[in-house]
Amino acid sequence: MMSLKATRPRTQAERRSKSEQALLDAAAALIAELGIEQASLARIGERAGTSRGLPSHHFGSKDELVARLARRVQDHVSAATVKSLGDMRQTPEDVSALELLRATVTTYLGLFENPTAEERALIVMWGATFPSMASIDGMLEADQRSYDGWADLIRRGQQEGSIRVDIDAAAAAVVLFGLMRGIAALLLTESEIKDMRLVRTTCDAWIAAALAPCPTTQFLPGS
Amino acid sequence: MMSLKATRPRTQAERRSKSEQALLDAAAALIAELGIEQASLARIGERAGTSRGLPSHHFGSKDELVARLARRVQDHVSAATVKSLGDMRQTPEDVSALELLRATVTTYLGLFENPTAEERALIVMWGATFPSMASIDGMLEADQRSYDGWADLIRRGQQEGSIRVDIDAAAAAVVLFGLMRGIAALLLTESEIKDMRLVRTTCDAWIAAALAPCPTTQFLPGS
Amino acid sequence: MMSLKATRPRTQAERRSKSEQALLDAAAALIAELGIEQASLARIGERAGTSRGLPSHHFGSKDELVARLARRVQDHVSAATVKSLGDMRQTPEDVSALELLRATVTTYLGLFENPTAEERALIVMWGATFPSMASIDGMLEADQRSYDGWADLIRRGQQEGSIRVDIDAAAAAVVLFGLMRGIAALLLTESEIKDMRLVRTTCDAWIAAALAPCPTTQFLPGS
Amino acid sequence: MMSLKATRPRTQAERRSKSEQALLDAAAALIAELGIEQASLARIGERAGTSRGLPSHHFGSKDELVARLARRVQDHVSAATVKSLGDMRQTPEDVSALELLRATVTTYLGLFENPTAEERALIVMWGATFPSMASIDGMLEADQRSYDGWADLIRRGQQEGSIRVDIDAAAAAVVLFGLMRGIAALLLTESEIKDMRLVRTTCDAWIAAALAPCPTTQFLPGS
DNA sequence: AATGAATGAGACTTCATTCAT
DNA sequence: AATGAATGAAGTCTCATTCAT
Repeated sequence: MMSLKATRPRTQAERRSKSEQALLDAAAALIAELGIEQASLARIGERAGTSRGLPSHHFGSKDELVARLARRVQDHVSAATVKSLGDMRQTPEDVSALELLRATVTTYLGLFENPTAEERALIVMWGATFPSMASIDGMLEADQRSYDGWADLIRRGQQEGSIRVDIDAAAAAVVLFGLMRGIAALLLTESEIKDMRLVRTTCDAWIAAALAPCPTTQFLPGS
Repeated sequence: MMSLKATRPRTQAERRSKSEQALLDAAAALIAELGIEQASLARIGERAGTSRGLPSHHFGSKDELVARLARRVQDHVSAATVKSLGDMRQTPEDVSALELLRATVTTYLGLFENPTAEERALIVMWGATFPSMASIDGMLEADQRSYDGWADLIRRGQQEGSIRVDIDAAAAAVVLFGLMRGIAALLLTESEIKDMRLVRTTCDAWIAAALAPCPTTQFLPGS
Repeated sequence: MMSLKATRPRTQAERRSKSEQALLDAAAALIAELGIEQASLARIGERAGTSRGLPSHHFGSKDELVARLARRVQDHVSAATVKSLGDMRQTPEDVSALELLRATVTTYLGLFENPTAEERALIVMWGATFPSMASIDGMLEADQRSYDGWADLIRRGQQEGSIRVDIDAAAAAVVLFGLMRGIAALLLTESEIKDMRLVRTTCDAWIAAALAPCPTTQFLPGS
Repeated sequence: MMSLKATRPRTQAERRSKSEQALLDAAAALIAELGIEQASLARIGERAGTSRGLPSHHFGSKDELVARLARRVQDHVSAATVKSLGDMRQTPEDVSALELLRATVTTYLGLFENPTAEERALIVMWGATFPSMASIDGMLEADQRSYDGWADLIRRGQQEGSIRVDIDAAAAAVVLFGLMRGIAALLLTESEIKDMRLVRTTCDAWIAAALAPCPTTQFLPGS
């Protein structure tokens, strides 16, 4: 009865949107598996259940498709993190900045214990930006926003007293971001080897020890 | 038989080795710039100052060339780290495991403030291993050895008392490795933005706080 | 039946005709710029301010669109020549055939000093007929009619005495037509270089010298 | 005995040169038949008896192949004209500029009575330059050199007295060039219709009448 | 050992056309 | 009548590899 309702999209806009979602899904899956360059447009079209020429036709170019995917993936991962955070705690407002930060990192790494294709694709696309002349539209900008968010959160923690004041917020944000991305990448690369849960809790303890304002360890800057 | 060895300065073996070094140098430079796929064999041969056909002829296939480069790059970076460590301290034996560990991380990150082509190439090749079906011969093995080395060092520190005992050495090794690689990658990606020296010292302090056996923060593993 | 004709200012036929004009205008402009093959139907539809699918829908095929444009362009250029002639002289009947011929050539070349898109398109389409297996419906037929017109005019001049009798009318028509088209093409190709007005008057003098019945040079057919 | 001598090219340079000639020959033939755009690289490779990928590989791009062909064709046509001139007359030095000019035009048009593929291709490539945004490397430059040559020759004739002095050499060169190219194009386009020999002699007479210094026809510049 | 010419598969892209709306 | 989404063929170009020199 109701089961036939969604069989066919009715309007042109629906058709277009449906194709686009299918193409981006297929692209995420193939990029996660094979990397950007091996994920050819023909393969993407095939896996999406459309023609081999549609990806080019729809997005205009592979670069544009990849950029669109990068944005969507960043958004989805952000949203997934926020959602998981929400599931875990009551409201994010009544916790300290440090707790929020730790919970976010833990949640983020949790995503990578059983990553979706999009989450894998995010890391793969990050890896594709390492060559000095490579660039993926939308990746760096989103990362930069992440930095800024982390740095702001750290400063808030320093003001409210939950984070020690003798660290530079910007530098700490870089360290934190590198830590998250680096561990996420390792989890993907050799997932069969590691006890991911233990890695996650270790990482959490690490951050707590490094950022908490306990007046203990004295710094010995290297060199 | 061996008596002829020194008569001619250039034996076939020497010429071969010389070509090989030039080819690997060129490959490292091009991979650092363009990534593995865009670094074509013809371009590598040209940049090496040899012929366009030599890379194929010498290594048999591109995969083999890349694998050889992966091994050489891992060796060189390890050696560079050890050498820098040696320049810094007297002997590595008389320091605590924690100090050695911290110094190694600091030294490693120091390499990436002004990275050579090989150091960039190492990170680029790491990024190329993120797709689930990708693999580069020699990369994972070397990384695994690094893990084991870090884990051993941490255990040694736990035995001698320089590292807290309530952490899992294997998990901590993963966290440490992810931190190093992740930050190194970030430094390459957006080098112009960051105060790298500050990132490095922040990272060092972070490790000290996390591993030192000071009787401080109680852990709250997330979730 | 016909009584409804004037009630609505826009009948279907009118709308159809209006679209058609817009499409042909856009096609002329794009063909003048890019050539026939690079002027894609989608671009034509867009530039016409309609949809990308309309050209196909309206004309059925690209060949048909081009053929329709060819005919329209030939007609428009002929009409423009006649109109300019009319502006210049009183009536075409009271002048000698030679004068009419010279005036026509001069007028024709005058069009190409500031050519419209259609005039450029005419030359471009002429150029597209040079490959031995190429053909554009409507081009050759129209050109043939031009020949015949020139030849008739020349014969008329020979009868009335304004054109020398020792030339073959058909051959002279070919020479005349080649001269006009060739010079028009050169004017388009490198318009910035030449003093077009001087070319035009030189050409006129040339024709006068060649066709006038002055009892002068003995011909030495080459070879 | 001698028949086996030329079976196989021996050196790499010979192989390369032989391939290049075959490719350019095939390109000329296909461009003459189908036009530049329809003469695909794959077809050119096939007709040349090589692989379909060789044209791209050898010349780097289609534009470069076309440019190389343009230069070769211009050179060959110039050489063929000079050679035919030499066959016809004793030496070009002892003739007047007007005679040389007339003989050259006649010779040039003679080529197009039974044109080779290259000669057809030259006209086809000329036609391909008509769109305002089109350009073929090497075409315009060569044409410009032709202009200059004609203009110089005309000036020489004016000095020596074989060409009337009341014409502008540069403008006359344009008219002459347009005449030659335009008639050549018409001969190709509708070869079956015309008596080419008659066209050629008519054209020659025309030039003689227009350029000879006989004090006859008075000019009536139009308008 | 080394060169570089040649191959052929595969990538991206463009486009006329078809089809559902 | 008109739109524009989708298809599939064809085009150019790149590249690892093979082969003759």
